[in-house]
Amino acid sequence: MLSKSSKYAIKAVIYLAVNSSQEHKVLVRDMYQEVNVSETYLAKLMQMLARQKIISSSKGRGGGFYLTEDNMDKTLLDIVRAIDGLDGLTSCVLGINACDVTNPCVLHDLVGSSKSDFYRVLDRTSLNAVVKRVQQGKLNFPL
Amino acid sequence: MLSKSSKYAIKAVIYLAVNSSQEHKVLVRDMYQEVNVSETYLAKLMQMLARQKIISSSKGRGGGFYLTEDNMDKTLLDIVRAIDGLDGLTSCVLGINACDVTNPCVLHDLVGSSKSDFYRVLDRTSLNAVVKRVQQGKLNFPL
DNA sequence: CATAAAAAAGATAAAAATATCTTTTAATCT
DNA sequence: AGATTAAAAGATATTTTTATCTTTTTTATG
Repeated sequence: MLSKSSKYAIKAVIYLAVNSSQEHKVLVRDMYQEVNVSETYLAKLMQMLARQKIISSSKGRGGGFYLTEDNMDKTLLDIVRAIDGLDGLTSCVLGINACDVTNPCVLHDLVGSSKSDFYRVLDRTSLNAVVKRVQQGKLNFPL
Repeated sequence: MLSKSSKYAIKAVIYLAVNSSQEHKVLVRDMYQEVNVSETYLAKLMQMLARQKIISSSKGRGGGFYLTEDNMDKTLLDIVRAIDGLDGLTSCVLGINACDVTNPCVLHDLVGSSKSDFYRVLDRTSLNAVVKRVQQGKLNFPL
């Protein structure tokens, strides 16, 4: 469904969404255990996200990762796209190159809608929305 | 979404569903191009499926792969399960071990339903159903 | 029975994804 | 300025997935 890397990234960004701010930056060192991944690998993922402006970072003493208000509008799909690219999201379920809306493959309408439902949920779910759910007690940590 | 192997397997089995019978067995040699995969790799996948009784095979001269009536009741999910195992299907979208119905994770109800929709479609779609669609002209080859 | 045909199985190779280690760059503080 | 802190980047290693090649076993047929 999602690559491990995407899963790590989503979890880490949710962690940031809940625990960070401009004034309170978070170090990879302080969150890799929460995400259940090695420090260095998570650092790589965070760097990718920062480069693509999904999250924010600052170097040096007092630096770390954090989310701006703009970042909080990003969606779970933005994260997945930044980590895995959009190939898996847009391509045919069966991996048929020639398959698209005008020339649908064998299973297109069978499987297509539920597939895109999944991505629609990711696309509609902003970090703000996730945080709101956390505050409502709907989501329990740990990740 | 699905591994390449699962995709190859699904395509090949659909090919069998349409083109084979007890009396008319099909060689890997005669279908690997349709599926767009190498002969030897497809052979491996077919062997896995045969071992798990998703499809039928017979060795020796006049042998090949084919589907019995029983096989035709198998679903697309049976194929995926035989090739990839059921880990990806049953586990939490975010890969959280502790996540299940009683202790749902952050995104469980958010993403869970559309995820399982996808698998529900695979689970509900038997090979018989696929063939019916082919006969109705709803599905066009090639795969 | 010998031969040919075909799946099954085993061993190996290549590619992609995941993970770690080391060095560099940038920022802050004294 | 110098020291320290932390992200960024680069290089390398491991694991998993995908793919190929070779040998073995089974079956049918002449």
